[in-house]
Amino acid sequence: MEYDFKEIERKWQQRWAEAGTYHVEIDASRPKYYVLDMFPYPSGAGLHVGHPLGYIASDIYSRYKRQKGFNVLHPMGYDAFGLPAEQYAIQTGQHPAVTTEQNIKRYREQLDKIGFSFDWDREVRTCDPGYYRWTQWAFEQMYGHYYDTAADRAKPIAELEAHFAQRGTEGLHAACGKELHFTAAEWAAYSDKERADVLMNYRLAFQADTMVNWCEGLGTVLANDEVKDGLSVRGGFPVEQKRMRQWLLRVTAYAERLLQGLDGLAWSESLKEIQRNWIGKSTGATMFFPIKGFAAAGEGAKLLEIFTTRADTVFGVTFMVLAPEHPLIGEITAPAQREAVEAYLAETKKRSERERMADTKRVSGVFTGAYAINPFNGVEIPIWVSDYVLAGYGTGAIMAVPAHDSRDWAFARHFDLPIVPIIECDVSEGSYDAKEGRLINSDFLTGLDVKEAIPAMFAEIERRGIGHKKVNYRLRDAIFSRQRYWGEPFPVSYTADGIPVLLPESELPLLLPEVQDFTPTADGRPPLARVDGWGYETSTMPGFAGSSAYYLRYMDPKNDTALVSKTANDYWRNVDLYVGGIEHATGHLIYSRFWNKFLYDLGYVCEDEPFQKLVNQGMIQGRSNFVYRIKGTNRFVSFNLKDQYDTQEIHVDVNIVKNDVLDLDAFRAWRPEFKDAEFILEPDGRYVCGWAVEKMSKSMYNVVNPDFIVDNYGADTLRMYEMFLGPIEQSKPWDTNGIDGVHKFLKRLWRLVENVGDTPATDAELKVLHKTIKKVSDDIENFSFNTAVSAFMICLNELYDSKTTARLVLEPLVALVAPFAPHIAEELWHGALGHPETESVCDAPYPVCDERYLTESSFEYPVSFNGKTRFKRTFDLSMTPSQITEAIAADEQTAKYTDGRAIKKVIVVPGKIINIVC
RNA sequence: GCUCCGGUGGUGGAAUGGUAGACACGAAGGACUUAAAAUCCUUUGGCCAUUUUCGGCUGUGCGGGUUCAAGUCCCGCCCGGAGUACCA
Repeated sequence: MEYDFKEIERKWQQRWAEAGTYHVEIDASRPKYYVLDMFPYPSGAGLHVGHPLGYIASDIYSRYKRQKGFNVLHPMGYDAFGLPAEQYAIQTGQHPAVTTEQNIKRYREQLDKIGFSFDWDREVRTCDPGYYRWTQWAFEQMYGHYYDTAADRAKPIAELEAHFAQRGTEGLHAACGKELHFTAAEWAAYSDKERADVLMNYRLAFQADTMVNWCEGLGTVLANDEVKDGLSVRGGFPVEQKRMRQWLLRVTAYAERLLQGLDGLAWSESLKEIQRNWIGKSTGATMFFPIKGFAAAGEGAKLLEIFTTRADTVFGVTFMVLAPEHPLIGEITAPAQREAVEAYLAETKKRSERERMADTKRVSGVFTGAYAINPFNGVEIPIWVSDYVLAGYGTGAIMAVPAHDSRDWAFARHFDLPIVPIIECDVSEGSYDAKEGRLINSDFLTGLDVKEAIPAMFAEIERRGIGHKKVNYRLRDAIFSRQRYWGEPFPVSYTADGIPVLLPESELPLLLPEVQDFTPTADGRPPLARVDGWGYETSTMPGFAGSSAYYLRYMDPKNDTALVSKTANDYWRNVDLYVGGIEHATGHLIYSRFWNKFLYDLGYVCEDEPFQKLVNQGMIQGRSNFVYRIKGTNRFVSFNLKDQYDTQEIHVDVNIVKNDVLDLDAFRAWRPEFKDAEFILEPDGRYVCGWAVEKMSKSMYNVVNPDFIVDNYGADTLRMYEMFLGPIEQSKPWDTNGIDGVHKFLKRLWRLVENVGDTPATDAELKVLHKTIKKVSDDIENFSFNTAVSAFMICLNELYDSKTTARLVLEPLVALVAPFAPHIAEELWHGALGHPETESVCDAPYPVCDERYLTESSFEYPVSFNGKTRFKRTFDLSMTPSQITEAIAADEQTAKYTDGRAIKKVIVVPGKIINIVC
């Protein structure tokens, strides 16, 4: 019987669905394992062949773990709120809910064809009210909590109020927007509005006036990770800075824990590094510089506060720089400089964020006419204003040390300011930024190494009371409002004077109302403002809201009294393996960790980190094919002959090209203008196409649909081929050439197992089998699926040669291959191998490697002289190195190859190699 | 600019410091077939031998180094990709 993949795959996909083969429940008798894929945003374009790559890898791992005896949770769902559906709605008038539903249906059909072991009973959709109820709930919890920096966890806002009532801000340890100081008496005297404003400064979900990334093209605010190069990630529209009142999440309160938590995670170093950089911890000191002409202490005192990580360089400070937005500028600017400063401020205001980013090398600035006084030596230091200092980081002011900071150096050079080195070095061509060397001209620090000087200086600053040690993070609070329709509504209304009022938890979810028009209102308010009688917040939550806790919901997806029950959470705990793209490094993967830690603080989840191990699958690029048209004609010349003509390169649909050879008839039928195409062929009569690696996109005609592969080769071939393509983490072009090799493997496997009998297995066959078990198991554990597939091929080549029919060999082989090619394995398991229908191969015990077959009794050693292989000899493995040495010395070949030179040394690595040094 | 990751045949890619190029594609030749498909066999890094294919040289971006032995480790370059962007 032939390998009829179509029939086999149809049959088993249907039976798995009917039998609920992949349904999982809590089972205390077995250890759990949670394998999660990043759920997709269901776009209108459907899946291309690159999308399932990670899903296939995780599915193989899930099936492997299941066969190993784990109770595996492997769910799937949809990240269904988002901008594209809404943009589409604006263009076509189709409601996002309708297109989203259609897209999900299409996704599901495509996914189902690939034979995944998802438990679809646990499907979640972020746009489902039963789901977003818990997104809104979490928001309300964040609103109701603040972060206690002493206890290092979130606490109810009521505790904060109690503290204020008792002691004001005295002895307070709380993460906040700005430092506030008031007494208990003052608190008692505050109005409701004033108290609400004070509390807002501490809530973990809070409102604030903040500079936001405003995207006019999308009509909404975007988070930092949704903006790249000054353009929106979705749509590529320009983004500008604008001051707006927004909801935010106080992610910064968790900065240190987000950073520390990385250490214990089995994530790739590069991913951790991206998160570390994004959090951007820097340890330094804030220091106060007196300003000439202003009091340094007492009533009306003016001090310039700066942040620096290089306090040791304070004797090299030759000027100070303020950000153009710095509040002190107006007060300290000397009358003579006022005009110039104002002109500069006006000019920088005009320059957009994009322009500032575009020419970071341009040096600009203006002198204020004011001077700061170096608290260590009393030297007067001119204060400048420049846009290379950012208002949003540190204190918006720096002490400039041009000798040891490249930006300060460039500034000093441009404005001809002095450059004073305090470490022995040459600063004529550039600054010396390295944190090493011995200090000079630095008073009490002179002679110290930089590494000693930094802590010494911190101590001195604190001793003199002119500043203190301080840790700064680059991480910003996450802006949580979007001026859009297709997202979770905020369950918040406002009193007449603007105090937020939460919808009681019992009344959640607050349903997203229907609208007809998805565009902003004429006065620029979000679409929800169009809804009559909508008494709630009109912005909606961002995309990351719904994806921040979905992994918890899968544990208990139908629970309508809690996000996840304690029982379910105690059993499933957190995600053991998370597979997805690295593009979420600074978005979803930060927000989820924050969200989880918050819920952990409140006792709703039992693990501090959501994703224990994380694998980033690479992106699959397109491999485009080209034909070469002779300019101005309808004649096409083959690749190797194209240089003889004046040609034009045209993308051709990769689906009508096989192994770079064009299907001429298919080409003529492809598009009407090629109906009468003529071809200049290679001498062997073929038309060869050129190729290039590009992004997979419709316009390049290089999109390969997984359905097409499944129809022509089967899901098992697709699964194995995607794995065979290369290391999972690596980005690589899709190339359908080569798929025949994997398909051939499955056909041979079919033919071999079909003839299974109860014949005995030879030692050689068992050896091959057990080596393969070992190799494949190790490879799966290491996520090296490409080499695992190779191991299968090597194994089959050998078994095929020996025409094995032994059940003892073939049955374990089928169980071993089942995670990769579940359909064929299932069919063989029941058909040729005769297992009853009730025993799915999914639960076949994973084959155990018998170590006895792995050991060798003898080994063919290559014998080398001075590193070059000269001959091979077989030695007994039980021989000791010295016995081997003796044997070699006695060998007549040895004499021949040494040319009479004496043997100095014989190096024997058991099982590997022998090298003779002459 | 900084950080990280890479650079191996015509192609995708294998190689705990130990016979580089596994496995697969493609290509060439052959068997079977009326023919095609399918299947199977042989060859396939380069150069040079070939008076018996079971031999020689060379070879993992470039230049050095460590080692009996380097694709692998160290130093310095070159090239490509990703992240980040005035973060003090």
